[in-house]
Amino acid sequence: MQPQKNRSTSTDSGARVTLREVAALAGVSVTTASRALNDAGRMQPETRRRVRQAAQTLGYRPNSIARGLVQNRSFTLGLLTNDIYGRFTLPIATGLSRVLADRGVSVLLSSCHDDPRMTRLNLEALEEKRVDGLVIAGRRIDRSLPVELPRSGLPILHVMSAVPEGGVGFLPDDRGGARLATQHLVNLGRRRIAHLTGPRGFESARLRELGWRYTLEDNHADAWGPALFGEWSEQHGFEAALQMFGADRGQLPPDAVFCGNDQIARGLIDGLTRLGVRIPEDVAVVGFDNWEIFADATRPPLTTVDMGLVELGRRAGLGFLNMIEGLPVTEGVTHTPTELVVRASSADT
Amino acid sequence: MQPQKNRSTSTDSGARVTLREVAALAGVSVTTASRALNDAGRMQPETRRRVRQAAQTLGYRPNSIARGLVQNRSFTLGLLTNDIYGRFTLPIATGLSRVLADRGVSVLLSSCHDDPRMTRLNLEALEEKRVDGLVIAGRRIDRSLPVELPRSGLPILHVMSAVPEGGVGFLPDDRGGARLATQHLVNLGRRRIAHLTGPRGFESARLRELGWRYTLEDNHADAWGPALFGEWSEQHGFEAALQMFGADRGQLPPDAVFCGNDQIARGLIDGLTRLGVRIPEDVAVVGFDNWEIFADATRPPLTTVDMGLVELGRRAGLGFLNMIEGLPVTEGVTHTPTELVVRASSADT
DNA sequence: CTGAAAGCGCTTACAG
DNA sequence: CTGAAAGCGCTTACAG
Repeated sequence: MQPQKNRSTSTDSGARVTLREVAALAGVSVTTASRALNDAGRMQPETRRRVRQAAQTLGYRPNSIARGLVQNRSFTLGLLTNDIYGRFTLPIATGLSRVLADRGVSVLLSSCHDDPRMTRLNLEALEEKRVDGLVIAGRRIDRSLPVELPRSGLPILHVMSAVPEGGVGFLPDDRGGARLATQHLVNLGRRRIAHLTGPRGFESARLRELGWRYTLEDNHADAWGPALFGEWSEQHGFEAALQMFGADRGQLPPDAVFCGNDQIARGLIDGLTRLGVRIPEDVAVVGFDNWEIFADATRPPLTTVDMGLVELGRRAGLGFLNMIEGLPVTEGVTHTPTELVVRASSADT
Repeated sequence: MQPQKNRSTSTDSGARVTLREVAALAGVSVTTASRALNDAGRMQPETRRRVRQAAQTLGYRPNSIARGLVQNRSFTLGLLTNDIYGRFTLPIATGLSRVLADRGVSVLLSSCHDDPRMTRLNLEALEEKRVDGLVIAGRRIDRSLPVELPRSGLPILHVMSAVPEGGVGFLPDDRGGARLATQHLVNLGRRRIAHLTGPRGFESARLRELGWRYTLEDNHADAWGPALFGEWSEQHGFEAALQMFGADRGQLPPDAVFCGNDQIARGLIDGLTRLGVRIPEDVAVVGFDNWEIFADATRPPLTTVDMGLVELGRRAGLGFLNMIEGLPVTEGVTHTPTELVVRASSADT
């Protein structure tokens, strides 16, 4: 008779069913219905069962807005980012969601493009939505977003960006990642390990350089020259290939290069290939980022350090949950682990 | 005396100020205060001014949760996506935000990774949050996400994914983009224009091929052979270079190649360069996507079609606003315009 | 033009 | 163990 009514059981057209209707069907008060569904208080198991059953039958879905009003929460986390391409932010958001979803918390995405006006607008919107907390996500660990932080008391986490004095933040362990990469090359028996990376002005470049240098020291190995800082670009890698292998430099060329990111590694590999240098036989190459679009496209595929951004997001999510529950949370910066992904560019030869 | 009180004027610590306090300070009722701030009803300008002033003074920020409860809205749009890297989704989200921000609507990001269980969980969370609408964003235009759509009445928009019967969706104009690219090459005087693209199973590959073919027909020009379908990979482009230029094929090689995406174009250019073919002198190359990480890295930089995803997001956002206001909205698929970005790989020679 | 009152859908002391 | 009542912070008919 009403064809639009007998749709799927889980989706009913028209007005939403309320707790009051569930209570009516179960023959209890709204109070009891609420408690039954929230596992709160003592209660006859049978009553609880009946309420659950009623909710199920009606396809009840609690209105988190109403709940939010009384609990003064929105079950929502604001993610403010200036990462336009989402290269860093999306994996982090994935990690966040993964721990927050079970707790009913969703992520409000706010992308501010480094525009102060837009940032302020976005922040106001997040405030009006009464987000339960804020994650500020950047693209580099030594810069902060142009944000005037909102009222105190709101949990705020910084990821992939500078962490202000007294704040709490999560950053990938750049130095540790560089150590993994370098140690891997040492273990392969390489003895002339060069480092080719981004601008010295980037803290992550400096940290990776430190990891490389210290690991060599730990192994009583010499570095192949000083690190070559430059652009985070293929071009930089490409030109470095010529520089390292092209002319006669009166010194043996490196037998391994640890690159500060995958783009540089890609350029290097292209340059080496053009020079007829074999990878990994003559030179092993390791990158940083595990950006698959690059790591899989190089010939041979690229060994590289994965920053573990999903895991970083998970940690941040757990930190957030602790903060909103008033549990202690590690102040300052927490460095989350990186992982070496071994591919053919550093195969054992 | 209370150093923590005299912080910035826009941020006050502690409990939020409510409309009631604003009303009190302005010496009006809550009703009037509400109307004053919402520009609703007739009102003595002076009263309105006073209320505004009071709100300003107190740093009042309306609680959108309370408002949502009475208006049965959340001022929130759910963005459900299976695009893990966010390559398509992030620009779309940017476009969405750009039109929605002014209307106080924020975007709830829900990334479901093609996992039906996760998708259902995410969808439930969005339902409980009472999103005002849903944007379902995919990675390819001929597939739909594994979603069981929620209750009718909720505005739903499909972008970058299959649009179900009777639904409303926004897709980039693949065919139009291919036409732009091909016409550009024709206008440059190229007469042997090849097409190198992704798998035939992808509708976007088929549409781009059509755009190429029809444009040649319109110009009474012959195609250089049939389109070469293959992977969406650099590898495919690289190998095609050898195929087209390597062996003696008893036919002139193409003087232009329109590639189905930037990765293929990148591979092709690498292959051609290795063969000593000059770009653009011997062959002009055009890509598709305007993925800058590729388009700027090729030597020379790549002319390519930009899908206009930010604009697509804007259109979808406007469609959503119309839907929630009960205004008419174009049913079926709307194709949004693409744009040719000319760089050196197709420079006039 | 302005205000008192009801109500949105929940949760949560407070009684019984 | 269960329920009646108050209240979260707004908006919105309805009166004046």
